[in-house]
Amino acid sequence: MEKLGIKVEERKVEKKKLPPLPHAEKGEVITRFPPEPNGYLHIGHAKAAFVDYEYARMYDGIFILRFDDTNPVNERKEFYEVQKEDLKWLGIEWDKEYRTSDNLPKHYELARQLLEEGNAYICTCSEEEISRNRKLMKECACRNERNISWNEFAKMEEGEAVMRLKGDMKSKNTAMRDPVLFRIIEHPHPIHGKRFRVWPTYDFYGAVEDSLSGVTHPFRSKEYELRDEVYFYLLDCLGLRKPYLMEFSRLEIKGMPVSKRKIKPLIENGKVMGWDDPRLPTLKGLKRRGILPEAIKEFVLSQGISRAESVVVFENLEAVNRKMLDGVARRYFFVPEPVKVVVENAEEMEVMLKYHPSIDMGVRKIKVGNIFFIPAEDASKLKQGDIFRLKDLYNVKVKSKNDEIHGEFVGKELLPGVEKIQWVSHEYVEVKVMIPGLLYENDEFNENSLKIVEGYGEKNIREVKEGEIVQFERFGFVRIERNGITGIMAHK
RNA sequence: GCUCCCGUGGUGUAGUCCGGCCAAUCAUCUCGGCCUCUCGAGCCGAAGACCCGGGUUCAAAUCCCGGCGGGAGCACCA
Repeated sequence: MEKLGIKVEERKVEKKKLPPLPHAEKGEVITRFPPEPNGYLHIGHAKAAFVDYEYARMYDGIFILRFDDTNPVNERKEFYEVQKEDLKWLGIEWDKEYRTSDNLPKHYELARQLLEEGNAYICTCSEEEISRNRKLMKECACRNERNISWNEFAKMEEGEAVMRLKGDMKSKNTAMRDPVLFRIIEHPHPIHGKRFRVWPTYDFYGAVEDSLSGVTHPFRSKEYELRDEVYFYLLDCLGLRKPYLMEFSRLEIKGMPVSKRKIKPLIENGKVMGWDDPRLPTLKGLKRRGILPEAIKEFVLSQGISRAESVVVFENLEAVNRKMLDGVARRYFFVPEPVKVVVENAEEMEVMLKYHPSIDMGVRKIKVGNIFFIPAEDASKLKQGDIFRLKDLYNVKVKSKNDEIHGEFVGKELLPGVEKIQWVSHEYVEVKVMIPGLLYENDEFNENSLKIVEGYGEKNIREVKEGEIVQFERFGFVRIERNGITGIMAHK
């Protein structure tokens, strides 16, 4: 027993967990995911949303979905719904939902307070002047001499004035040099129409909303780091509660653009098919490619919440996805670049093949005669006299080979060391498979990132539901679209 | 340029706050072997890391200083 050196160990597959949250008590944690309703969600949003969601669940807390819709020129009505659908697809459920724009009256109230208490001022300098003075660390006359009230400000024209925090123009942190808190935007809002024209900036509503909504642990990505000081200073001025702010690095994937800023031009220039292009890390794109929401969850949470920036390879997501898919995907035969095989002494029959090698998912029927097709790649390796096996069927000996292969039936029993090749019979359907690759190779746009493989699939592929993910044996996992005519390869 | 953040195997990550239990976790990748009528999955095993240099300490991945490298910000966008 022991001398065989066999150790019997309990192997617990512990679910990957996020590290404990600092200053967190069970039942007391409130988190929030605050997208701007201006586009489709991508895997970077998924990371933020899952971190927020998971921590709320881990501590029996509350998870809020908040739409940061305070720039009317950016927001579009459809995206409120689209983003919610994306979140639902991920399996994320939120306890509360609201729009930041609904709280503008409260924001105005706080703005007046800041003004009255001398913590902010209306500035009529031009954008260039503001920028210049920040560089020179110089205070302007608006801050010290003039004294425009909120009411006057509210009547001014777009671009004429902004409300600024009295920070510290001498601060080493440029974000503290009197950041703009409110500006006038003359543009209808998708929800409120023309009701408001003075809109808060991120520095203002981000801090204020987190505080007022009771959020205890707000997360944001690292590029906001320098604004932390503004965040806390502002809340101090307003006498509001300060949440425990945390930042993590943005998710980066090698060869894939993970940001709206980079994805949008690709779509506009026709470099990709749209927001749901399977080469894109948008949730719509990943879904179309056959990536499961659970896989996205495991993957993004495995990235953790550290500030260390890193570039992950997509294969890591594929690995997670593949393992999840393996147990649920039905198997079919697909023959890329088919080569005809004519088999002598072939029996005409109907065979039953299992949908899954080890899990009982039932069987499918295939009619076979003496005509088959096998992949060109496998055919090219065959020589006259070789024996190969039509997988799950029988063995064939190559009698002659040119454009097609002529062979003969040489038995049903499994022979050791014989190649098993997937095949289709004379009853096949034409199938195209899109194979998404990386959009960038060594920082260069890859014009050939989408390959298309044409081939024959077994007729049963027609029965596959739109959107189902199956495995084409010895080929890869493929999500089926358009009644079996097209597939999109997720990965091997 | 200035300011801030970051630096653990090929890749990602845990550990860093509160130095010792870290001769460093987990996953992926790679390489062997087993299993299997898939090139998938599963199982077993191997290889592989604390950016560099000083300092503090009985003891440093962990604290301090310097260097190097990477990233971000310097918007009336978030």
